[in-house]
Amino acid sequence: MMRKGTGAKRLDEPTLTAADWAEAALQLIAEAGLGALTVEALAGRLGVTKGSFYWHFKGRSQLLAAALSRWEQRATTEALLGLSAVTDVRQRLHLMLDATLQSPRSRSLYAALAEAAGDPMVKRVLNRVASARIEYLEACYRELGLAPAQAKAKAVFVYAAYRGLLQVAHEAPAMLPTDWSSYAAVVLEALGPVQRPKRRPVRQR
Amino acid sequence: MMRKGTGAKRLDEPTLTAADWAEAALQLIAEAGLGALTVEALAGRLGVTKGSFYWHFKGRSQLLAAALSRWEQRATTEALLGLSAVTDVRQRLHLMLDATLQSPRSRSLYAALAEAAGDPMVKRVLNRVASARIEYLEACYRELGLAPAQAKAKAVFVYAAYRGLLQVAHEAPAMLPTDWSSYAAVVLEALGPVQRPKRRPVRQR
DNA sequence: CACGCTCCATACTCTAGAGTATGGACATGA
DNA sequence: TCATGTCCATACTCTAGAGTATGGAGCGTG
Repeated sequence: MMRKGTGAKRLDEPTLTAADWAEAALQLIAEAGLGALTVEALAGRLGVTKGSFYWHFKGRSQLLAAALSRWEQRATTEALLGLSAVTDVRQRLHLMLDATLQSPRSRSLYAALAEAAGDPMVKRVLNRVASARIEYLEACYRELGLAPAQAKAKAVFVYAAYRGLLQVAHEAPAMLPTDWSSYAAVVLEALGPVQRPKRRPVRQR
Repeated sequence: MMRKGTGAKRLDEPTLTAADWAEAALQLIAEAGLGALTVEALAGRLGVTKGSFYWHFKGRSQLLAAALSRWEQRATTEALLGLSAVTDVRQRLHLMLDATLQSPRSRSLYAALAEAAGDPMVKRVLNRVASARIEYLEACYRELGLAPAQAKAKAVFVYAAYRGLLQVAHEAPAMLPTDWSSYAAVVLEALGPVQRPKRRPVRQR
């Protein structure tokens, strides 16, 4: 039995791994959509052929599953982890909306996957990601002292606004306002005067 | 040269027309996505075969163009036409959001097309539809007395909220609030206290 | 050195679906 | 009636892309 470890086959080529394929798949999806995710196209991009692919994966769907799993991880736990560092809840929300227009890479990946929601596997992942984010927002608003129903409604509304802006940026980028300060003002006004976080979050239920 | 008119071929069969194919295409897209729009599948649904199709259309893309053209018409001019009857602008906005959750058919068509935005032709249509709607909203807010930048920003925001809710309803329907009255309250609060419409809209055309 | 394992190339097969070629049924007008 | 145009069926071709079969180059270990 051999150890793979850092074993290099051809001197310096690090030898492709399943993770490499999955990562390349995500990149290809972000650039050209799920429809462009072809085994041969991906192989060509990695400088190899199909033969290599079918050694690492059982088939195309398995690759897609691996790639989606990676993305889901980043889109939920990791993303929310970064936000947890921010103590002020309202600033947290502000950062989320900021993220809409930042990081074009992750944004385009989300958009590309939304385009591919016809695929059942993709749809399930999108469902989980959206659910996780809405629940997170809901928890934030609960922490701000909103009643359950209000927290839920506001969470959905805010996420919808976020998600919709992402969609508009993709469907009609030319319509995006040039004056972002006005937009920020509108958003802040819409988020409205929310009670400052209670010093002592109470379960008001 | 013959008149087609109401000519029936086999007694009662009304003879398919290009419009029939386009309409059936929209229906198929709404039900199963653009990926399911296959010439043979569509032919089977209409009870005929490919031979018929290629008599009416030059090819698949031409069919898609016809179908999209129909949808675009309904999604813009016709939809906005119905709203123009409502004089109160705020109520108009309310109706738009209401429409989000009504008419599951048109909603699923929008969603299905959004899924297919990878197709350049679909993308152009979505762009025009989104643009038209945002511009309409912008005009509404101008009419309410908002400054251009504010009107634009608010229009984008409202449309994003609308579009995002549509998306959430598709990606994670289970997350939609059960208590819609709370949601309506949140939305109305977010739309905020807007100046009442001027008695005399400056340029009412 | 020979052997085995890993990773990949080459060269197939197989299927779905677009598009084509052609003929046939039927209706209408002359 | 027969000629013409409409609408459709049948039977193809052609291509992209998934999946398979098999061999081979390189590196490790005995």
